[in-house]
Amino acid sequence: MSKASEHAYRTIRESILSGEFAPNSRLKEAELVERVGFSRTPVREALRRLAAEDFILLNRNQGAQVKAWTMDDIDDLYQLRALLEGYAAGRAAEHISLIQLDNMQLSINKMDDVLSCNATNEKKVEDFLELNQAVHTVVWQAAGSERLQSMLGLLIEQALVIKTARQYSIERIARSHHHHGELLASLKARDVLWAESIMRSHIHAARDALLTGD
Amino acid sequence: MSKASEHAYRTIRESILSGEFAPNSRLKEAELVERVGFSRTPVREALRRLAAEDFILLNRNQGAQVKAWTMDDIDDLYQLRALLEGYAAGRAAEHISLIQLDNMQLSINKMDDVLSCNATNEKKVEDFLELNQAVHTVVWQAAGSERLQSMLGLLIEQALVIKTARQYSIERIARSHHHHGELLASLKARDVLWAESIMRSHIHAARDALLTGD
DNA sequence: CCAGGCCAAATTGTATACAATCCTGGTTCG
DNA sequence: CGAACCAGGATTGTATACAATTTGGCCTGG
Repeated sequence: MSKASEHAYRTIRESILSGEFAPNSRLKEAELVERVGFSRTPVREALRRLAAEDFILLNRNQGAQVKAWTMDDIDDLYQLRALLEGYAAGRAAEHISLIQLDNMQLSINKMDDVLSCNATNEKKVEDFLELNQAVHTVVWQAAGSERLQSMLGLLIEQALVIKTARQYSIERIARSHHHHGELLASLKARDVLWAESIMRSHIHAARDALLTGD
Repeated sequence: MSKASEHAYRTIRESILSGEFAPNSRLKEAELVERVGFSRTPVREALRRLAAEDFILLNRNQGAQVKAWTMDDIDDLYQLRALLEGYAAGRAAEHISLIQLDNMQLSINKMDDVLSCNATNEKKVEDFLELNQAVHTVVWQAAGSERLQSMLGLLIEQALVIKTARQYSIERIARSHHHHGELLASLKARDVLWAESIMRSHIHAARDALLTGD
């Protein structure tokens, strides 16, 4: 995607994720043009992409509307994520390289550091989530399926909509952190079923955290 | 999607599916404009959508290129489809309505008719595939997940790329037809694991048919 | 007072003009 | 002779003008 379109996409997406554009609110092209600073063409392109990624709803001749998520949607999203990430972990157990295992070990070590350091909780959560994503990315790549990877990418992006609404507690994160060590162990052991199971547990735990309220 | 964009999308998509646009061939906007009869704007919109659906590859400032599929891609596609359709069938077993069960029964009966009638094999295959899609659609809807449904929709669309390259044998189709009856039985019995298993078998059989050559 | 229709303003869809980028072929310099 | 390089033509990216559609309110007739 080219400069203007990319910028428009990021800008609008951020505004949605930050909650600045409320769910169900209508997005008018003219307003967005003003906000992103480029003309309607790239703005429209960005809108089409956001619609394809399920951030907004497009009605013919009636513009765009920020998608509103229900609890059922979120539940659904996490169940699908559990299914796909579990599958990815299973495949990763078969294909993961030693280098990738090392990278994962590294990220997990850093997570330990983050949890035991004395930064603010907010900072800790932020750092942790980034490392968490790194671990998951390694699994996706090791699974060796472009298609699976892009599907998971979409699901994660959509999950971000919730992130801003709900703050994560560092305690809950620390509690689920042992999954990472076990995931690494299962992958090292090349144990497909173990890897699949632990990953599914990991996602279901995250889902529970969201739905029951940390 | 509006008139011009929709038409452009369909036209280009058909040209790709029919093989008229060969894999890896470059699509120039000027040519497409001539072919679809609208201006560049809707053509470009169609291209973006086709890229999102993985029919083409877009490189910044370098136009579009028809995606070339390898055997590995197809294998991958069917494995993901088996996973997701299996999951869908399991959920359908929990949620399917009596009306939906009736509809499925109806489609399956029609399939029996098609197989035992004396039309040309080509016509039979065509009719059968349509009914087959109807059965799967019922399952998707009964699964009750918009997201799952749209994901499966994308996978099926992508699988169509192969359909033109390979002709289906009516014998192979007839052989796998018993899956449908069993699927219906599992759904009537509300047996989640059974429904999931038979659906996965069904997809894996289709995959085998493609990969080993009818 | 309300239903329905109709006009005007707002908004989105499409066409086209212009700008930026990339590719190709020939040319020059080491 | 080969590699870097520099037009200029081709192609895509962006801006804007114009067309089609929708929206909302006003008016009219029942």
